[in-house]
Amino acid sequence: MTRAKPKTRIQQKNSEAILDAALEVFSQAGFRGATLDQIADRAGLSKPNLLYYFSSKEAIHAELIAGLLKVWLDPLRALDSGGDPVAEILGYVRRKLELSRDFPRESRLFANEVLQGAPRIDGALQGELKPLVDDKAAVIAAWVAEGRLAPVDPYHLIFSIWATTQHYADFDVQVRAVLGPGHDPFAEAGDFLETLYRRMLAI
Amino acid sequence: MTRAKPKTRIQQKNSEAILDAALEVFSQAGFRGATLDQIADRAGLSKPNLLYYFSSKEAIHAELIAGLLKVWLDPLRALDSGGDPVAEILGYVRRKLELSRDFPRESRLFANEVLQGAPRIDGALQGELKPLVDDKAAVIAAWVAEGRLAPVDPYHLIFSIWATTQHYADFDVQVRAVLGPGHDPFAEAGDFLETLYRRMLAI
DNA sequence: AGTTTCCTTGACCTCGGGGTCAAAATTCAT
DNA sequence: ATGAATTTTGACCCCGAGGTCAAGGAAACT
Repeated sequence: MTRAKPKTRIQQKNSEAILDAALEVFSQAGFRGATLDQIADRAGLSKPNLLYYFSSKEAIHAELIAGLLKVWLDPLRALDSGGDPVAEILGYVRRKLELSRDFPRESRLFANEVLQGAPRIDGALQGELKPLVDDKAAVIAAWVAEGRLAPVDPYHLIFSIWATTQHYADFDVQVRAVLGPGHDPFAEAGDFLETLYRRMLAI
Repeated sequence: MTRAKPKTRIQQKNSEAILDAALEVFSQAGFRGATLDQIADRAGLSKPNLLYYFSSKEAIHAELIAGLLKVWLDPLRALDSGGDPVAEILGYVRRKLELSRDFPRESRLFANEVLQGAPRIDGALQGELKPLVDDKAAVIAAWVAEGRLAPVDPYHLIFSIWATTQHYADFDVQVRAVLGPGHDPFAEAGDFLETLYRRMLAI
């Protein structure tokens, strides 16, 4: 298990350094590809010292994943059934894209995990993600039924938003290789996606 | 280097078995996560026997990647500047989605690679992918200029097609977890994406 | 059949990586 | 200042994984 809440200043500081380093390494190499030595290095600690703060490699990973899910789902939670349908969905797209821009490591960590069959987060997908998506899909379906949105499958709409926004974090090197220098992928993506979903959803 | 073209029946058979097994394992575990023992097991060979056919783990991976790129880019190559703009792009979407459905392991292999910074295919991205995309982006831009497509950034249009179609292969477990049983993700995705891009691109 | 070439394997080598431990260094409380 | 608690480290253990090698078994050719 992970140790209890950090109490001392040193624990606070080192735990944070470890988690940050681990995020960097895990997101770039995947769970098996990451090594404790790399993480310890990046955190500026010796390996045994690192294991003084976290009992195992799995424990570090688990803590990262746990912290991740909350942040990751917040933008969808914020989708408000009382708001204007198109504006709400465009707002969701914008927030999700900002997340990709500001937290690409978290996005890649998640992608790595799901790509490999989600062995460590399968429970969370069923237990947290699905109910939330069901809830918001119902909201969107209601908007469609009321004629306030163009007809659309709400689940696949949400999938497409995930796909298009996370793409800019997860496939960053590819995007930049194709665009070449002198581009701001996220800024351009913001415009493009707003157009895409506006045309898709407008009545 | 990889050995020359297989000549004998046995070489043919075993090379194929190895590459198929390796595709399975690499796509599910990533390069570092995959082990030669796993691959040998799946291929029904001993590890030394496997290394009789391929000189190293890297060699197997390199051969897979090389074979992948061609298949992966073919649908985009087929985009015909002489055809009807919307139909051409919808056709590209359809072919790309079929690729995700029929070759999900290849999709995940590619995703794993790019996610981890494309260390082994950086050259191919610059040397093969970019020129092709530049070419097709120019075609799309011309269609827009002629007023035969709604105004759109061709590069980000292509990115969004990659993202939305590959999502169903790469994030398969997530898609299925959210949809629950009794769904055919790819069939539904086909309908959804056709609607999405039709509304996006129609004049 | 005999021989050459190809295929397969068991045993082995090495090293990287997760994890342990006891002792040293440091911090903290009084 | 001094003893207790916390933090840090060097040395070590062990296993899994990539890769080698020499020799045994099959095909194939004549």
